[in-house]
Amino acid sequence: MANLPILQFEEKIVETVENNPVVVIIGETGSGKSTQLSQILHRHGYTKSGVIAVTQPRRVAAVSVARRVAQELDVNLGEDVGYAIRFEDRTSSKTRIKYLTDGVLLRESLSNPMLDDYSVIILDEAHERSLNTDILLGLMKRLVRIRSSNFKVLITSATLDGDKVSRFFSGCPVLNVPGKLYPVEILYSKERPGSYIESSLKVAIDIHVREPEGDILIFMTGQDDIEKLVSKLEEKVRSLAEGSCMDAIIYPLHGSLPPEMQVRVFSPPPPNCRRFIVATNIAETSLTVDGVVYVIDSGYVKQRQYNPSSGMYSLDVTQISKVQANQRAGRAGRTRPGKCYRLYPLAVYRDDLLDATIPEIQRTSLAGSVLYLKSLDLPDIDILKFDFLDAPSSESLEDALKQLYLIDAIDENGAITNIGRTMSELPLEPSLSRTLIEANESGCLSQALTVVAMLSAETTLLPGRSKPNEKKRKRDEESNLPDGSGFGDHIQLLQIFECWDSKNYDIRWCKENDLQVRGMVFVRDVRRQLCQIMQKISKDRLEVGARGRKSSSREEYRKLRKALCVGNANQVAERMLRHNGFRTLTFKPQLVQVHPASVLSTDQDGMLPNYVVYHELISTTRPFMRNVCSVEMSWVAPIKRKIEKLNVRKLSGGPDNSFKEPEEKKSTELSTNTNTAETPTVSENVESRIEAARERFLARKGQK
DNA sequence: GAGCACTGC
Repeated sequence: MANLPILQFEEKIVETVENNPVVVIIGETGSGKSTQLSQILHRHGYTKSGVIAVTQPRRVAAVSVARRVAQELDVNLGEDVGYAIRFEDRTSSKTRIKYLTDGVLLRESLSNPMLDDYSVIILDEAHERSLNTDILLGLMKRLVRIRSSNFKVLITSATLDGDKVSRFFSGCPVLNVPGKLYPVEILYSKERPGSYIESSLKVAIDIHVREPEGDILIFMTGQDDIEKLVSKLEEKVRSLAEGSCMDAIIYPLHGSLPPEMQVRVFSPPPPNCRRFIVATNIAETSLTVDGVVYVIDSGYVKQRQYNPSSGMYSLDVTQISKVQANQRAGRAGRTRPGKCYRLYPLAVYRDDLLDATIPEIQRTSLAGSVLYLKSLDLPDIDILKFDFLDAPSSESLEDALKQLYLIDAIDENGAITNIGRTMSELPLEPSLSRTLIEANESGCLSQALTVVAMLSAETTLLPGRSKPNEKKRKRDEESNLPDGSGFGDHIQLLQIFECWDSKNYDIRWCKENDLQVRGMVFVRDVRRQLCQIMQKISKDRLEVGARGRKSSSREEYRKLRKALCVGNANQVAERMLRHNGFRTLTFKPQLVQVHPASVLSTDQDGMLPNYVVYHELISTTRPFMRNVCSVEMSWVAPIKRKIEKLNVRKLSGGPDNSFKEPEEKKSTELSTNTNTAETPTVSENVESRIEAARERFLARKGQK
């Protein structure tokens, strides 16, 4: 600890913080910023007037850093130093330094918008630009303006982005704190490989044969490529003459791997053995593997992207940014000098890669965030002109308003409704919180709580993809799991949880049925949390227990499906005449299909129901609706009427300050804020940047 | 007949 680079800057940091409300700290890996900044300010009296909060984008980081700081200060965790993450608050009235996820701080800010318990707020890892961090950045900008001058904000950022953050905070100072990384030699390919699997294979084997000991970390885009490369590596390593080089052991590493497989990379390798770790992005920030000396960087990443005009997500392989490339390279220099092999030329790095990754706020549906901001009731802030470091497109904001209107969270003028206020209390996507409120009214809250909790954990429930034939066998014959009684996936999720409940939450039952234990336990935790919040919101005592009940009846399924229809009024589709394709009703009508993994069944004529609601639209090989529930025409009719009436301009605050028609705005110049004119331009720039990068990528793909 | 990168309240 004593030789952490940041400590040499202690005086400088304190002096700068003393004289400025906001300071940007550029701290490279190993600088000790996460553990030391809070302690430095603590030593200089900043905890006398309040608590120092340090936000982290990830739960594990919040916990482990807090634990470390408690150790260094020799105090009990949860007393002077504590942490708060979802489901777990380890702080007390004694706590002076508090680590928390950015999501938790946003929740706190709902009940205490001034955040006046805190004398200092440190947004750590802000360069990762998580959705929550971006919203916090905007809120902080406002807070430093309206809170007294002894409130301090520190933001840690990456080298390439520091000036931008500083400009955002009216030119606040930027401090550079060097890291403690060893030098990493960067080696570029002469050209882009035709296949980066083959190219990675060749480079990895070359390293293994020629270079001194040290583990190799290879960045790939997804599970498929990882599995292919792992088996090729195994084959190649076996074929090397025995004794010609050291032993090798090869690990895949990605998110859908069960936890016990993930932690294998943390146990030390056998002696005289080189490890190959073939990983997704998970090894870029979330997991740090010790012993890595060589990094192979394909230059690509798989990214989820939202299209606000179609309401559809897609998962695309895209080029990484310079920040990401540098982060990947840094993974080679943690224990001693290393090497990073970039499978692309220097010119590509220099000219093609964006400086920073497109922030999440420009890649995701904003319904939840817009509702959150509306519920804060900031008197001085118009949501559509909210000051973001990178503004989302006006199209994306309009999409959010449209969705919120259809589920009654805002009225036709864009003002938040009582329903919307209640919704914002719930830590859920808007369509799910709307479903809960409706279910509470119609007497199926217990069932809705279960479905909503299952949906929030859905991706972690099923284990990694099994072999195709094995899967088929399981699905068709062997699976003892309920089938949704024909109504679709939501009902199936309900039935699965009710089954587990009737087995007294026996973990063996999960294993027998191929359900991830961790996922199911998470569902239980979410459900419990949601119950508590609903109890608090509702004046009456609620019937919410899942235990000790018989499984739900058909009448209850019907009530639940109706509640789901109200909650998913922004996600309804109508079946086409004479075939089983559907047309979406909320967005530009598009032809979509029920995802093949759905359990929704057809009638005796082989036809699917006329109307469905879906949880998500995802475009893979084709556009699909994932998690589908059959609904009735009479429930959809009022939604259709509402869609027809919809006036987006009115939703965005009336024609006077609509950003869609700048001419109209000029005539009402008093209400025109300089921001309005700029916002669409800024986002268009970003969009055209994405578009250009995409075209370049596609062109290259076509070439090979 | 398809497949899911990674987080978080």
